[in-house]
Amino acid sequence: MPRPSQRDRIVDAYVDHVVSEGPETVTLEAVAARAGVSKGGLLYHFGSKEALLGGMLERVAALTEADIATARAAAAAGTETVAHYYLRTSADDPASDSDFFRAMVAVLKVAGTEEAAATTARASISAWREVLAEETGDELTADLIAAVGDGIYLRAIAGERSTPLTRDWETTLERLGVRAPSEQSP
Amino acid sequence: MPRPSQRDRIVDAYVDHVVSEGPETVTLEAVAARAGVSKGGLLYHFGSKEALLGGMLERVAALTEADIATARAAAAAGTETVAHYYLRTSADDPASDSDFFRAMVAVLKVAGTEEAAATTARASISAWREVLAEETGDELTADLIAAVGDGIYLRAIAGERSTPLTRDWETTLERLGVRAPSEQSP
DNA sequence: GTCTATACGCGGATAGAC
DNA sequence: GTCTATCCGCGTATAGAC
Repeated sequence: MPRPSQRDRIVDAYVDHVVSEGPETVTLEAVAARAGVSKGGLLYHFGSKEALLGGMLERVAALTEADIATARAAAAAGTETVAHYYLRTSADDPASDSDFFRAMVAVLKVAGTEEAAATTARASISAWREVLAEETGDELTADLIAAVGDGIYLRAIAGERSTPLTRDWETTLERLGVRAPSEQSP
Repeated sequence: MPRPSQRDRIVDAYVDHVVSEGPETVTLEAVAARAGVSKGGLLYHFGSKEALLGGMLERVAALTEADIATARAAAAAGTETVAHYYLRTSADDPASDSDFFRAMVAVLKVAGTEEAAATTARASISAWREVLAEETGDELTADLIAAVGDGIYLRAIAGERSTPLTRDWETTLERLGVRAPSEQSP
């Protein structure tokens, strides 16, 4: 995947619009304008609104996979646990630059309406829960960590900033019995 | 509040439609049909689509208040803690009959687009967190319990059934250090 | 209070020029 | 590959009959 193609920039604009304005106000015209092309230009790349949604879902699936791979690599290197990675990156502000977080919020906002988006969201959530369960070896702990992450996303949908719980995710993990790599025995 | 007025039945229909079909497909015609009236009939009661949304938000605010009062009463009577009440009722299936849960899911689905709905959602979330914090006396525990509830709502939006975490909410509460009233010292 | 009929604007999608 | 022009359907809202 080389640098941003026109398709990528259009998907970017779509995500941006959904996150900031909400899915109901998305029009091909608005997305096109944000991407700096005309409606016709957009429709050359994505033949329909549904195809545009598909482009975003593909991206989220890809970003999920990439993000999990990064977390696993960090865990293998002993830098930080998967749980730490998950909460740290989820704690990002919606207005920040975390591509994955933004795209995921957009997908969740659309998921209320589009079944395909709901499916992608479920897949991403499940994938993370699996990795967390694998690491902790304890289903309940994994579910709790996942729930904390879910809470962050829910608040993002509702337009709320991060809570004490997420600002202080390190304390949260301690409380749940998850230790940082440096505290673990060699 | 007497038995279902026409207004109430229209709001019911609106909530039903949003939960089952999603907010983007909501039309006055569809809601009217579901409520058993015509478009014109609906518009007599709610002068605009926005007014219809307002009706739903009022209901959620009222149900939140009532629900919290019920939980407080149960806690005062020693029947169950607020935390138990919160998780038990949140664990309900979206397809079930919990008015509050259904309405809240509808509001959250709309919250992606309508700022007013997002505000109502935040208010409801905050109110519960406050009550939980008041009971546990520990902000972190309250936040964790609230997060578990949030996770349930997020999954509801994504169309997923309840998780082990919510099926087994009693174990979850034990793990978080919240004991049932019967286990507490008199 | 509830209905039908209608005006009106907007958004998705196509055709075809450049 | 990207644009403009245009068609068409649908959804909101109003007017006014019953």
